[in-house]
Amino acid sequence: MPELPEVEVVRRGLQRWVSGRTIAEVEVLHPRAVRRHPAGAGDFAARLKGHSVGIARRRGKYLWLPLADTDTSILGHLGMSGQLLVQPEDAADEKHLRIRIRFDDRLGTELRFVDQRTFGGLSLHDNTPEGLPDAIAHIARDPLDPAFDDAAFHVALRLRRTTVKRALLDQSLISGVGNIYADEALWRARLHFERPTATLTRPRSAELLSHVRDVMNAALAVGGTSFDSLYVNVNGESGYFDRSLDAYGREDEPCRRCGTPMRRRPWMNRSSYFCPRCQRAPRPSRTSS
DNA sequence: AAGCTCTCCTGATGGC
DNA sequence: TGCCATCAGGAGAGCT
Repeated sequence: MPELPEVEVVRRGLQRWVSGRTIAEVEVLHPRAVRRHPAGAGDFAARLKGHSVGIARRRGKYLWLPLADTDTSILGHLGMSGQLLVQPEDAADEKHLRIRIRFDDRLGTELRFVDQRTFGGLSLHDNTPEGLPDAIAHIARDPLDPAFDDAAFHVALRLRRTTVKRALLDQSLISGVGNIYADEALWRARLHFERPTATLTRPRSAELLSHVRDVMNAALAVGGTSFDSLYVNVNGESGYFDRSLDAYGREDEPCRRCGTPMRRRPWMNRSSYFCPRCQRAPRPSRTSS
């Protein structure tokens, strides 16, 4: 379940182990892993070959590698279970290996996209004038982006007719937040997930935003320590669940603030975890006259 | 037309 | 033991 901090760790690993290398060969082992590349696996492989990889970049949960001498980038999303691994060329294939990228150097390693559930994938896209793959032009800046506009975020929240957790997960409003960090930030902010965004005051939304940043930075501080090894990232096995979570997955366990048993509610085909005492449900809103 | 629901996928887990 | 249902959930298609 990679969210922004996990993807950032992967980005750093790609920058460390892949950027600057020239692609020699691409092997697509599962077509679904390149489904966002409309021209198909053959085209994807052919267009990568012979180009060197530029600076690894990220926005929210997306990351991309510009291809030198082109105005295109390899765009990646890890989905639910995706991993980008730098492995020795002679290492056995992973069970869910989907894409293999070999390089023309003698470093002896290759880049592998491994993904059990195939919600993630790689694709090649033209860059916008801003240097962003055009396929993610609709993705908002993330809260760790220095250019993220806090004031505009508050205004957007006030204009929306939705609830606060939906807004946090809306990647066109704020990117990089997934189900886990949404619950964590809401718990820290003492906000119920169904709180209407239009009722948030400016101080309240500023507080929420700072909790989102705090929880992401805390995760990054932990996850960021493992990138300086050969593998880029092993999500789920690199301490992801060792991270201390205050809300997510803690049903029936005592709230770390007040001791009240935490609750879980089915929500949008997933779950919301919250403290029924610290995070009071909003009053049912009257439908306006 | 903004907001919401559905769907894609595989493996672990639990009930009977 | 085996089989089926449930759950995990990011994001875009498609609906209202």
